[in-house]
Amino acid sequence: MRGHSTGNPQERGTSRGPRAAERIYEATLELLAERGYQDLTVEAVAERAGVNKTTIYRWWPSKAPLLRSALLHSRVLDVEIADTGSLRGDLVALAGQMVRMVSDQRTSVVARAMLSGGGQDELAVVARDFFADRLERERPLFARAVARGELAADADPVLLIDLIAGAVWMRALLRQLPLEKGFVESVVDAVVPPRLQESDPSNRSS
Amino acid sequence: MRGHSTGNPQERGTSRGPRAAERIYEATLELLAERGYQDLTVEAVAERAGVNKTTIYRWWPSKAPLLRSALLHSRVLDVEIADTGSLRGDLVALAGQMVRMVSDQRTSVVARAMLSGGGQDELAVVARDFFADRLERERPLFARAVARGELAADADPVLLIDLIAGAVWMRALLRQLPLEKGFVESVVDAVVPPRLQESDPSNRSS
Amino acid sequence: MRGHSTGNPQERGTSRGPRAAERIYEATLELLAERGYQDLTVEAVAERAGVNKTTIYRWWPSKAPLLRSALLHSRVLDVEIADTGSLRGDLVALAGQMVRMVSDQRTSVVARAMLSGGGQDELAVVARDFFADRLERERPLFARAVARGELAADADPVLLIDLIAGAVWMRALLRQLPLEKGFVESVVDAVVPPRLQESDPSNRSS
Amino acid sequence: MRGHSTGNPQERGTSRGPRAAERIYEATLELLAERGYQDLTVEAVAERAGVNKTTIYRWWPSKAPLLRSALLHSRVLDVEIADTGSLRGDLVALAGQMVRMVSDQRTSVVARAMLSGGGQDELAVVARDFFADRLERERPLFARAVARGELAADADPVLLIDLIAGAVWMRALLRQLPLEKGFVESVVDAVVPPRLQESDPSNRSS
DNA sequence: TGGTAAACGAGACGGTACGTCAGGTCTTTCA
DNA sequence: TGAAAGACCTGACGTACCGTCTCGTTTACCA
Repeated sequence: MRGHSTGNPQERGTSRGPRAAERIYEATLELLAERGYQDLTVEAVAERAGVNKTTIYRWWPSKAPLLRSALLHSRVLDVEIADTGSLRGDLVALAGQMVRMVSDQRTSVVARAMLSGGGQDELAVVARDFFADRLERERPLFARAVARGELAADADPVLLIDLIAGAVWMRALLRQLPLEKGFVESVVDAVVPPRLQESDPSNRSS
Repeated sequence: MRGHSTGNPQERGTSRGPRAAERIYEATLELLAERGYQDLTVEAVAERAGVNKTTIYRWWPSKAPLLRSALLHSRVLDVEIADTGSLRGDLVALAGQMVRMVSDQRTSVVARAMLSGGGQDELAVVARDFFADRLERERPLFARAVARGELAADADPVLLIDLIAGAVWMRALLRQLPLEKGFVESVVDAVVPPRLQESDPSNRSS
Repeated sequence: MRGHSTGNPQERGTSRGPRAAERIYEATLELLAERGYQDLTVEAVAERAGVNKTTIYRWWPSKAPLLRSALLHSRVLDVEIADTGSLRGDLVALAGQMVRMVSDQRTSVVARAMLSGGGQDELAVVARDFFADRLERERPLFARAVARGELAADADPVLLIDLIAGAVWMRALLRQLPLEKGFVESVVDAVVPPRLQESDPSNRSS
Repeated sequence: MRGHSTGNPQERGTSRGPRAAERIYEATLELLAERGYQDLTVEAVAERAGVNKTTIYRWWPSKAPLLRSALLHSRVLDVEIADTGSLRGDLVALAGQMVRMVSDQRTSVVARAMLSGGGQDELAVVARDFFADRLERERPLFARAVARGELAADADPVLLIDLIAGAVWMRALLRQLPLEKGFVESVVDAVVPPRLQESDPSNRSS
């Protein structure tokens, strides 16, 4: 009766990481926040986690995968898609979340980190997966909008998302301008013109 | 007096750079193209330029300013704004240029480099200045559009640019997706809806 | 047969070593031959023997005792003392054996290994025991010589052995010179001058 | 008139070693004495010398050459050949020196070190050179003995030295026996029989 | 024949040192 | 005398073995 256990795959010796994984993840994210990705070193993570350097190298080949694991494990990148009842409302909520991501100290560091290497090194995988995952969670939003008649059935959700997200990232991280109040609404309105939203109010009840 | 000669501001005996500046710039850009920004090292630049490391450090405090100089000196980032006679045409041309920048081997490396550090380190200055400079060159485009009545006088050009550029960068560098044919037009049409452009020609005269 | 007596001590159920002892010894000696003592690692021995590292550490505290066991188990260091009928002949045979030991690939590595640490570390025990054991086997040779009148009764056999062996080791391992033909005879003649051997044949019968 | 200097080749920027060479040599020999060759680490040398590890690696590829330099620079291995007026006296003095070398704490460590690796690794060069150099310094001793008629002109000095030195090293380092009083004389007498020394006293005056 | 104790395999771990690379600084040389 | 060269310190890299430990799994004796 040893091995049947409860069914939780994590439970037995799945050995999916070092024993001190938790502490290592914490240390990684702390140091990322303190120093940025470039100055994040495996050595420092090991020391802060109270773990030997070799232990980290045993499980992750370099700092990018390590950070990737830490990010996946923590939930800082988790996305929540609100359902406000209207396309505009959903998009404003979405854009607001993006703004928060590039503004909040804890997540902006991660966002900047994902830019590091510009999609070239291993961290790029994190970025790509993150955006892909996000996209999947966002699709229902558009499906709802189509169902409500707020959006043409052949509209390209990815394009809309990229326009919105791109504008946010562009301004905050590349132009390095503050994101003023009203910015979110401007962006959404530019992409989904208000007149389209209002043209058929009856759709909302359907 | 070494530089003798004409009126090129670089050439004056103002000691604005090391004697081997040219070779250093070349080496810098070559290595950037070969290795990317992260793996661009002052050490390697010095060696390829046939110059001692200290010579570089005397003139530039770190690799970011060095790259900045190299980029300014070369003309890879120069922008040309076309005048096609219509807002849509101008924007398509503009977006096409952006696509080329993130696609072409020589410039995409630079684009990725500008993302490095996510606007945190010294290279951010390059990015910020680049986008600011670009913006100034692009403003006349919008002025013309306003004059032609294709755009409301209070429209925000920065927003339009950010939407377009953001979408391009987003897709190419963060999502790491290929930019298909027609993408440029889709982007522009999403931001400046065709129906607005065509639906009411009389607007132009107003 | 060295161990005289009946039951091979190894064979009793006294659990004097791991089950895979044989393979471990082989691996040890192979690796010693390939890499020398310094670069002989427990890790490599374990791998080649197809045994877990801990199995080795369970039985031997470190690599020196391991090597010691391996050497004792193999017979590479076994000595055979010839009886040629004359002191000179016996010594020449003896010296020849020493020369072979420091020359032959398989044993010279062992000889070098015994020098490692210069009598300081645990391997020194091997060396000391080896030479002590050798000496005991050599003593009869001198007893015979004394009986034959070739050697004064109070002559010091250890000194003679050390002179001969020392010269061989000195030249081969420290001076790193080749041992030419005739070297053995020169050494023996220097220690047991021929004139003493031949000048008074009547001594033999006395 | 800066550079012409006195003619000492060491004096100018011959750059034959790091600036802190002196301290590095000291640290090396100290640590050798404290820990033995095996446990001598470049890391520790660097730390004790107050020098960075890389500085050492810049000048010496590994610890063996480093130790070699340190030994050459210090004079611990210097040999002095006495002239006592007789072959026996000279050899006794010589053997005494050897005994001192393998006995004295400061030099015995070096002697043991030279055995390390058994003439296989780079330290072997130290040993070989040391013995070769010694030999050259010892040759006059034999020349004098030949001139005095104490030694046949065709006698092999190397053999005599190897017999004496070998016996000393053998007993002290391999057999690990104490060198009792009288040992030196026994060794010399065994190699250069007293009767030969005394047979023709008149030679001495010639 | 079935229980049990020794031996074993698997593999993670903290640790020391390795030898290397690059970042910057400081000192010396030289034109 | 100021630019260049070169030596230097610092910090981190990623790797190899070390010797230890825990935890299940054989193996083999023997009861």
